[in-house]
Order: sequence, then C-alpha cells, then structure tokens
Amino acid sequence: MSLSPLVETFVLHFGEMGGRWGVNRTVGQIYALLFLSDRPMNADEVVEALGISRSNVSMGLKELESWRLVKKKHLPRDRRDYFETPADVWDILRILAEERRKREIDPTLSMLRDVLMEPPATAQDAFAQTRMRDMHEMIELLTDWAEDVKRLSDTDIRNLLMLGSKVVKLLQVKSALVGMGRADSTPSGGA
Amino acid sequence: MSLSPLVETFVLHFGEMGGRWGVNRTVGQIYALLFLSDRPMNADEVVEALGISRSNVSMGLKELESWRLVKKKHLPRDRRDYFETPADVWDILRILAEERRKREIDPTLSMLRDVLMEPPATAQDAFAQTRMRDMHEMIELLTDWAEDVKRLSDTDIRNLLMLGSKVVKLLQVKSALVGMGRADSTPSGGA
DNA sequence: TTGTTATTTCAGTAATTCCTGAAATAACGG
DNA sequence: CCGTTATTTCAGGAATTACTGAAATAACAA
Repeated sequence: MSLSPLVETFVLHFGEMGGRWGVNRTVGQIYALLFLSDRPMNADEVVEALGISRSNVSMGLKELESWRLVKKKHLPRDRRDYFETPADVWDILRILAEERRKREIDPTLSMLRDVLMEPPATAQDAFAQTRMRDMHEMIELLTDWAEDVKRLSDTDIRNLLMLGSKVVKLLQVKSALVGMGRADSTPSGGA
Repeated sequence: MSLSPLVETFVLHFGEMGGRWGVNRTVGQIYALLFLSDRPMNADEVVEALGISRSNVSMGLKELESWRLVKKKHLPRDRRDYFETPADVWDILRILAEERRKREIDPTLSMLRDVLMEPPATAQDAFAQTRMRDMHEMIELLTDWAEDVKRLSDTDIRNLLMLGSKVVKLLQVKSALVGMGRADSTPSGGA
C-alpha cells in the first residue's frame, strides 16, 4: 500500500469499519480511497494503491456500484473504466439510507406484516405479536420520516438538524397559539 | 429449534439481519427470542429453543449484555440467571444509537480530527482533507442532533417524526414572522 | 478477421469467524 | 469443608467468507 500517511489512516479506518457495516475490509478501503481522490481512478490504480489483487478490486467495485456508492466514468482517450464517489456527503447519506432501506428495512417490514396477519395460536404468540406490532409501528414511523426528510435540500436538512429537539418546544408554542391540543394529526406528507 | 411458526419466522429473520449489523446469526436469534418472550428466559431455555450449544448461548448473552440489549434478572427461588430485553422499542432504539455511537461514530470522529490537524503534504492531501472535513461536519451535526432528540419522551419523538419535513415550512413561516433571516443560530441544546 | 487491452468469472485456497465439548471457575447449601 | 448446580473460558475443529491467479469474456483497433 503506497499512500500518503493521511490517506492511509483514513483508508485503514474505513477498512475496519466496513466489517461492522456488512461489507468486507477491502470494499471499505476501496470506497475510502475513491472518496478521498480528487479525480476518478481506474482499477489498476486501486490495485497499486491498496496492494490487493486485480480480481478483488473488480469484485469490490462491482459491489460498491450495486450500492450506488461509486459510479463509472470514462475519460476522453482512455478505454479503461474509471470510478468516482458522489462528491456531496449528504448525497452519500441519502444513497446509503435508500439502499439500506431496500435491503434491510423493507424485507423486515414485509416479514412483520406477514406474521401480524397470522391468528395467534397461543397466549405466547399473542404477546409476541404485540411486540412485533410495536416494532412495526416504530420502523414505519422512522422510514416515513426519512422518506420525507430525504427530499429536503442540504441547507434545509442542516437547519432541521441544528434545531434539534427545540422543534418540539416550538410546536408546543404553536399548538398553544392556534389552540389545538396536539401538534399535528396527519402523519407524513410532501416536502 | 422448537418454536411456534410465528416466533420462528421472526427469529430466523433476525438471525439473517444480525449478519448485516455486525453481530453473528446466533446473537441475532437469541435477541429476537428474548424480545418476543413474555417472561425472562434462562440460558438452558434458549439452548432448548434455538438448538445451539450451551457455551454458544453463554457467549451470545454476554455480547448482548455488552450492547445493553439484554439484562440479567433474578427470579425468587431460582439460582439461575434469567435474561430479558427492554420492553419499550424506543428505549431499544436509544440504546442501539448510543452503543453504535460509542463503538463506531466516536472513534471515527476522533480519527478525522487527528488527520485534519496534520498539515497537508501535497495537493492531493489538501483535497482529501476537504472531503474529510465535510464528512466530519456531517457526522457531528447528526450525532449532536441525535443526542438532542434522545432526551425527548416517546410521545414527543413520535410527534416530531410524524411532522417530518413539514417542520421546515413551519420554521420558514416563523422566521418570516419574527423577521430573522435564519431559523436558529445556536446548534444543539437542552430538551 | 486477428491481435491487443480491459474486465469479469470462478475454482481452489487462504483467512477468518463461529461453534462446540471439555475443563475451569464460581456460587451457593449443607 | 464437600457436593451440587450454574456459568464461563478456551483450544480445536467446523463452517463461512474473502482473496487470488488463471482462464474466459468483452470491447475495441487495425
């Protein structure tokens, strides 16, 4: 691995983190490398930078493409494939959220809906279903919210985050002024 | 594995999901089993329910305790350890967020701060640092926000989520009324 | 077509992770 | 103390996952 110490630190760290996020070390490293690069890189450059086999790089890039975390790019007089990551970190977050939703959340929600349809055979099963119902409700709230926030501009998201839980206070004031007991009764909705 | 079909479906699903979340299949299964149980279970009952070795259960429970996702409980005339999960799904979410922050986010932030201190040796390094700075800023915004929201009551969180991005509209109205250009200038703060 | 370069696939192996049974430790009651 | 029961540790083996080199495929130029 022939990288500046700065880049190497970051790349190695993301290699480790990859493991905890369901991708293997080299996939994490490839992603980190491309993220820090100021220009698209081709597969051989990745091989050279990380000291792993050409075939491994090919597989890693393919996986990252399936996550939409890297995109192919072509340079004018060059037949080789070049790769780059989205530049904006908020875009990256959006993409990651969408992909994880598709791969983990949606199948889980669907599985929960299925088992919640079943008539409980025992008291145990009935109890299990109440827990599953709670979980289903929570996940649905979270994903609907995420879907909603996703459409905001970067700056709107930043403002929203910076406000944090102060929003709640604000809502309470609003409810008081308008004279409603609750903050809002219609869940989710357009941007 | 001798479980009702209902529970079995859920347990197997969480076993699979475990892999994507940095814990192994059996740890996911043990957690799922305890989550659905209407009473604390001891290790032998888990062995019986999941058909895995006693030692494996011991290790799995230990890992789940380290995540604070299960707690030991003792029954009156019984020397054995019993285990249960927090009942409230929002608590579970809070705990999960805290633990993942401690294990993944904080070390990443610390590593980013370190490399951002280094004077860049090359133009490449300088560019890499701008990317790292973006990432650092985003992660910090997100974690401060999460820290802030964590302190809210379940119902406040639910209201906040149900509002979704409508909050932004509301803020714009508020800014207009009060005559400020921005929503708020002091990031984070108490509940 | 043929030759050249780029990329992917995949069988075999290396490396890692997971699981088990056996042994050690601990926590009691008598 | 001893005997019993509960739990943990851990070395070794089983299972899984990751990686490589070689061969196949693809994409092009001449």
